Amino acid sequence: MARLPIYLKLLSDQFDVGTTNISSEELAELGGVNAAKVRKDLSYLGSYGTRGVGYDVEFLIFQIKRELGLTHDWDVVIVGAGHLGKALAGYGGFGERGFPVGGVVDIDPSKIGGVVGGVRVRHVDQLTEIVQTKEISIGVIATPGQAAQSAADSLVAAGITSILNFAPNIINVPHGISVRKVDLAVELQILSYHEQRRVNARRVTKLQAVPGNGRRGASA
Amino acid sequence: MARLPIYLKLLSDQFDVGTTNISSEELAELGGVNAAKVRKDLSYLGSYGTRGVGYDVEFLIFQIKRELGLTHDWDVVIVGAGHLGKALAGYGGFGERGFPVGGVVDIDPSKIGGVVGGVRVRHVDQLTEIVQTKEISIGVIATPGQAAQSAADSLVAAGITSILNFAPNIINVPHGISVRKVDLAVELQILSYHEQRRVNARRVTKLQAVPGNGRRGASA
DNA sequence: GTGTCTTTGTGAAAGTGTGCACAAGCGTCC
DNA sequence: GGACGCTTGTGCACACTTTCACAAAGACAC
Repeated sequence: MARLPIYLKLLSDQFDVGTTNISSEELAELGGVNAAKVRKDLSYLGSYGTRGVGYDVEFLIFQIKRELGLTHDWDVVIVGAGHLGKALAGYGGFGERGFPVGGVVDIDPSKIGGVVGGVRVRHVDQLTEIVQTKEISIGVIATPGQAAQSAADSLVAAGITSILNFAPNIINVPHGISVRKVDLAVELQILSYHEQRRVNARRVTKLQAVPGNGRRGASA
Repeated sequence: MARLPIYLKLLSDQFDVGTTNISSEELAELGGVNAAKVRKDLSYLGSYGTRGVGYDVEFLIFQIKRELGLTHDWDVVIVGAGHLGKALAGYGGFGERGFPVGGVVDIDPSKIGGVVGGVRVRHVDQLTEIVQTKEISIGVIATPGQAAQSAADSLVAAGITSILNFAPNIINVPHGISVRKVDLAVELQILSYHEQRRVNARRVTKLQAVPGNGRRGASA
């Protein structure tokens, strides 16, 4: 379930604040969702709530972590040591949340040997060795679009089973490999769409304000 | 519709390759989705296809761009000049896709004045001035979690109407403001969940292979 | 213990999105 | 100009998700 990480974040925050017990109603409020949905999602983990009381925050955090496989760290390997790769490796947010950068590789010899995010950049040929030595199962693609597919192929060949793809291309992988895609431009374009609707709405309002100005009653 | 940017990307790629005409079937194949869904999505823009022939690639690109508001650039302003803010500003992928970085602000005086991504970092107090001078409507939050809400408040006060939030916190904004959230850790946690299921599946298989080993028939 | 109050867990209803299947329409060939 | 083949646009059914509503169940007071 894709909402478990969100509940985990909310619960962790509450735990840090000292909350020991929380109801589905409160949790729903924090997450901006429906309380029934929260209960359905959590009941999927098992019956860990107490009727009349709510959920034990610490216990629930543990259960969600167990379900998400966050009881131990997962090393990740980043393919591509360009701007984006460096940014991701140096960002620090990965390691803090249980996903330390176990390696960075690139295909460009001029990038090999440099250090990003505390890790030395190695050649993509050494990917299999890195992956097997550190038992890595998650790979991150931070290459330009045209190199994304070959990066994916290398990762799969090295034995990776989950890929986080930042390149603006769709990659083909064998059945059984999990892929998630994050395209920053797509996110901005969706916002742009909302902005454009706002502009259009204003223009329509203006036109309607002038009596007898062409067609009327354009629906939203 | 959140799939329009994806179609746009696919169509642009096809246009670059010299394709002038494309059927919903081909487009669906490229995007890995159902052809009927493609047609339904595109029919939302209007009837721009020709029966028996398909869609004119160039014209369809224009129509999608118009719908998404991509006929002109949208400047964005980034709040937070830390690792992530620098990475985003220096990434370059924004400008290429029609979202140039129009400003970067931070609250930390030691960061003011530095140049990231070709733009000088200014104080968050100047946010309103930057936003109004450059007519910016999209803001990007690249601050640590605890500063996200105050960054959002500043952006709203400055007149921003769309926010892309990279901080791992949920922000509250007035009605009418569009917000999209990208949490890199959440993406990794979802992959981790799949990995964990893989591990569990292997364990179950192993247990089942040993005759008479405890409970049998654990369902997936 | 008994009763009351609170909150969970879940069956059923409502809503949303997806995919099939086919009529309508366009181009092409003869 | 008529028949044929191909592809769109869309009604309809199905599946999945979300929300409502309420019985079941624990906690607490007396």
